[in-house]
Amino acid sequence: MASDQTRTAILHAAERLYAERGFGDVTLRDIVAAADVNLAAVNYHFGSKDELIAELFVSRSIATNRERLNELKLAEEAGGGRASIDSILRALVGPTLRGCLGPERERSTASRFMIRASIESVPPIRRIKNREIDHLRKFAAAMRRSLPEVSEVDLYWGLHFALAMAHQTIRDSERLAKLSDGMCDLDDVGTIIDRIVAVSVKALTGRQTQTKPAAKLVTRGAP
Amino acid sequence: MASDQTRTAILHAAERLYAERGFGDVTLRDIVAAADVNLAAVNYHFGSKDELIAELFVSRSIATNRERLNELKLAEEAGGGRASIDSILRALVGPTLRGCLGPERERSTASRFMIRASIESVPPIRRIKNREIDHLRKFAAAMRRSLPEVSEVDLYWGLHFALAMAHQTIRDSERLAKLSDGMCDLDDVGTIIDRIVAVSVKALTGRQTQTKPAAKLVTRGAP
DNA sequence: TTGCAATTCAAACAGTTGTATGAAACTATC
DNA sequence: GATAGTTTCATACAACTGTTTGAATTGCAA
Repeated sequence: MASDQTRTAILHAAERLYAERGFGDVTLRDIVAAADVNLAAVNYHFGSKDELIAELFVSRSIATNRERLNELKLAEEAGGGRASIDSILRALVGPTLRGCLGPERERSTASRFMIRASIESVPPIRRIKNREIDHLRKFAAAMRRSLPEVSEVDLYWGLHFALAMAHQTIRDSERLAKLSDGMCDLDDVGTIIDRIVAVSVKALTGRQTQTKPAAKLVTRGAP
Repeated sequence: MASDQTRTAILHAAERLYAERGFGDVTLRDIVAAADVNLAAVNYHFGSKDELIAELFVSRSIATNRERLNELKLAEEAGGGRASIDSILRALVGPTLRGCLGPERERSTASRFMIRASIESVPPIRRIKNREIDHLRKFAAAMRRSLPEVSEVDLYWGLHFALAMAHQTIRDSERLAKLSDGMCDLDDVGTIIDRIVAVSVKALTGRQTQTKPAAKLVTRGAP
């Protein structure tokens, strides 16, 4: 195993280049040049280009999923096993949005990479996303406990719509900014999350949420 | 001009192959083989591969946009210059959804192509989509007329969310079907449109204040 | 040191890609 | 039927792709 200097150098360089230029325009030769390692190192350490991309995406998305589940757990504990629909949806879309949006210049390479992964759809990433269903089922289950009076079909549609709004906001933030002539503030992630959660709750319950959780547990950029 | 047999044969074959296998896996050689024309014909008739893709996408999306604007016009005429928000949103998302969803086996090549174009994001198509903003502005304007009491920011977010739900439903219908174990009927386009419109209307006309308490159905910006 | 495995390296490999070329075949006009 | 313009064709091009190879180098244990 020695030092995985080479390995991590490749990972870092690849993440940065993919974030900057997208998957279509970056070749292995670009990556190894940026990482200052030999061309064969990629296949030696990762097996193939696709496995490199997969590793980048997997490691980031399990981090997000962990955050999601952690928030969900906290919400369910706080509600005595039955979290509020508000907090469930917040746990669902919050981590992703906080991880990808926010002031342009503050965005990490990782977040820019994840935005790319949302926009361009490349086979290895698509394969991983398809396995995300089991993860979503946990949220569907929590929602069912939270809103037993809502039909399952409506629940799934609500979940789907919440993800849709979050996802599209990440993917197409630029268009919204242009369309609104800058009026829609895409740097204010907290408010965006509030909006998406509010709309989703309305969609699910037919009425507005009374409770807006006072203080947030997690914020981007630790204290 | 002779007969544009060759031209249209290329267009048809390309649309079909892209619809079936996606943009990443189809080469010019695949296309000309399917169209039974010479390799050089693509560059002769279209200039380049990207221009071929662009032409396919443009012709389909101006058709959709025309439908949208037509529905919008009808709605505004019916409302005496001020269409209901319901009908505006329906004009926005209806044509796209009807064009892309519905029973699998009934889907035309064109609709499958447009689904691909939603999922995979390839440069020539992205460029065209970026020019779609002017088209959306017409809907934003209609919405403003329809809901003068709603702030512009909220209007843009509502428009954005409506598109988000429509778009994601097209893109990820398979995941929703799997997640809901088939309970969400993605063949019933009419109901899907109803759902999306209903949620969007609720998002737009419900109370908009998340931070301020107790304002009745009131304007959130200056009157 | 010796031996052995892990790692790095330059170079080549084996395809594939979109595009360009120049001659041939066609079409319509005079 | 000759001519000019359009369209087709086989072929070559030039570049780029991810991957493999086998030899060098390194690091570490005995």
